[in-house]
Amino acid sequence: MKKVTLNDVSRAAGVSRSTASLVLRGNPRIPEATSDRVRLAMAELGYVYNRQAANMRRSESMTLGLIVTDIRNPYFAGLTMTIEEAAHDAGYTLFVGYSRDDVERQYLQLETMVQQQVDGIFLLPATGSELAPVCGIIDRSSVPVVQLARYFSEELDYVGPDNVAAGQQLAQHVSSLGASTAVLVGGPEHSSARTERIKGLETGFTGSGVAFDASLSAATTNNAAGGSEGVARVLDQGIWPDCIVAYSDAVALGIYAELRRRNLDPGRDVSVASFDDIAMAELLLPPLTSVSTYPELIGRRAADLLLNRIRDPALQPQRSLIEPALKVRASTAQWRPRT
Amino acid sequence: MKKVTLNDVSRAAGVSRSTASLVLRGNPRIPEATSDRVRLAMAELGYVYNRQAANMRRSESMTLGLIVTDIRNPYFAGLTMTIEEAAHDAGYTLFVGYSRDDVERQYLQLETMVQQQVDGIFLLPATGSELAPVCGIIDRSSVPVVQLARYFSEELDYVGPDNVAAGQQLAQHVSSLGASTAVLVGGPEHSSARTERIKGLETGFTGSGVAFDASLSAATTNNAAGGSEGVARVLDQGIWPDCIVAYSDAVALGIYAELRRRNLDPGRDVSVASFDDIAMAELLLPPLTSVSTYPELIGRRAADLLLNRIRDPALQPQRSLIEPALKVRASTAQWRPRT
DNA sequence: CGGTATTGGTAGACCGATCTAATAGAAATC
DNA sequence: GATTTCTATTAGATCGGTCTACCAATACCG
Repeated sequence: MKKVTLNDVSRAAGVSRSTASLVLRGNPRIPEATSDRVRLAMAELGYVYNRQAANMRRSESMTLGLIVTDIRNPYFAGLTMTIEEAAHDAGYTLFVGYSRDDVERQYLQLETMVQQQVDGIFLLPATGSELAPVCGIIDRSSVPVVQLARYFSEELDYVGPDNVAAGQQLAQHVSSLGASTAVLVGGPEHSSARTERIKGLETGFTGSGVAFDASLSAATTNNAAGGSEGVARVLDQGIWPDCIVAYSDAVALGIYAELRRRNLDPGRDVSVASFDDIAMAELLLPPLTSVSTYPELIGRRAADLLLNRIRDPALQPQRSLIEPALKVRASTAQWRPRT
Repeated sequence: MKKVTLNDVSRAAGVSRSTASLVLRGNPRIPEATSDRVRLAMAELGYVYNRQAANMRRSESMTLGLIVTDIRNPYFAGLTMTIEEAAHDAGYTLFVGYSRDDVERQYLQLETMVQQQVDGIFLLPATGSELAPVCGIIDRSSVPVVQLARYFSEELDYVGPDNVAAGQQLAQHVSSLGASTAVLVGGPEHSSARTERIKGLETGFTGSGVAFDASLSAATTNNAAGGSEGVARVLDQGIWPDCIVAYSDAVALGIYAELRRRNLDPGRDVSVASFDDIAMAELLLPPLTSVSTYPELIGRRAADLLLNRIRDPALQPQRSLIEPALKVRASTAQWRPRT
């Protein structure tokens, strides 16, 4: 039951290991008669190619790493699947780690991936990454890294939605409803994505007649529990906005639930709008107005970027922003100002 | 900018490579004075451990593989995260592949993982795996495999929900509502999970007064689109059941949407019940009755099983079933027989 | 004081591929 | 017939660790 190696194959086929290796890689210098004999021996012995051994000599491992916070958020699930597909299509196998938005975990995952000699890493940084010794391990190994959806370093590539534009689009739509107050609920406090979305909302609301005060917004974890908690915190302060802007659709789900617990009807008593536009948004009741940030495009673009950088590590760090698109649905359409 | 190796470290510390290697692994035979010197050299040179190289001699790679169909289904997302956590906690790094329920893709992913020398594989088999040459690659490399949630081979470990019991629980609940007809919608036609759930429903409905005909059920992909399509197919045949049993919560989402498109009110005009009990089920309107199949338990159990088998490959193949639990919610509670 | 244990360390084979440089023999050229 | 070119193949070094076997020096023992 021992492992079959190239040596065993070559011996069985009556050639040298070098020749067997050449056959393996389809070298045209080997005539068919010989390569057929080798391939037959492989099949008969049940040979399995050992990539790790090959990697020792070649300088690439044909593996990539992906670290995201939590795929129970469908937005990150979609992003993850796109990246896996791109990696697979390019012949890479993908290591995946879920940081759960914990920098300590993220650090350990980065480190083991680097030790496994990955050729590149997709990183959706945990909040607080800028403070942690994340960079240390990255530039000690000089592995190419592309930041996804959030960023903490200007020296690394970044691909994400144009959050500022997304915020502006949402603000414009909300003000066109005739709302007079809006508040942001949810999202990790110090992430670049949240800061940018706030900035977009602020510029979008400026001069629109809608009162929007970012300091009233409630930062939370990026999931339904966060949404419930965040909206509770806002309402319990006695703030009753015309429109609640959720940090993400995952958060909006929790907002819907908490509003209902308080006998408020989202879309009638208060508008709700959000970011991401996951598939679920359309299926909710009422369907949720959301700015699509196209995780498939982000993933695809990130993969292109990383593969390019692997080919040419000297490339300048790039920032690539994906244009968002507002999807208006009933969660804002049905709402009418209270009289 | 060349890579720093143990050789470089040992030279800088004035010891042999063997000694440096012993320090790396915390061998107690090396006195502190020496190991401190070595560790200092590592830090100064920016040494990064190369696991691939180490794996060549040791017989384990400290990597595991996970192949699932699609994590946009929150049930699989939860399962995936649990397994990643277990792998991480045990010191393993995880390769992940999404088969998209395509045996061809699944086969390629299995093969590259095996070539990467994974120590074990978690496999949520794509439908049709029994027909494909999946086993070939698995037993050629004799890598331990645990099947998740579905199975196609009796010779491999399996961990999943007790689908028969789940079906029975659901059937009993539905018949207690006073419904007189029920139909199953969705799910991949030939998967073991679907067959078992049908079996559970059939035995549960037997003698209960509820007419349930498995041959009327509509098999579809396991997602919202499948649910919409499946329920449309059923209703368009002129079948109007009192209760629709969805293959999974993901499917139920599409069923809700399609019913509404037809001006039917789920939970009033027709009961809906389902399997899985994802977090979303509770947040829907109406909240969805569902049988919880505890992905966290399945993942944890599967991880224990795989790690045990890696330690002792001679173990008999195991089947481990997780006890389900019915969560009754408004999607069945409000329903009253039409008069 | 001779002999045995113990401590601290090392040389060199080894894992399974790739890759360079070389070689034997056949074919082509002069 | 001698030289060159080409084709098919191979020996052996190499990647970066681990592991076995062994050695030298000191400590311990009766």
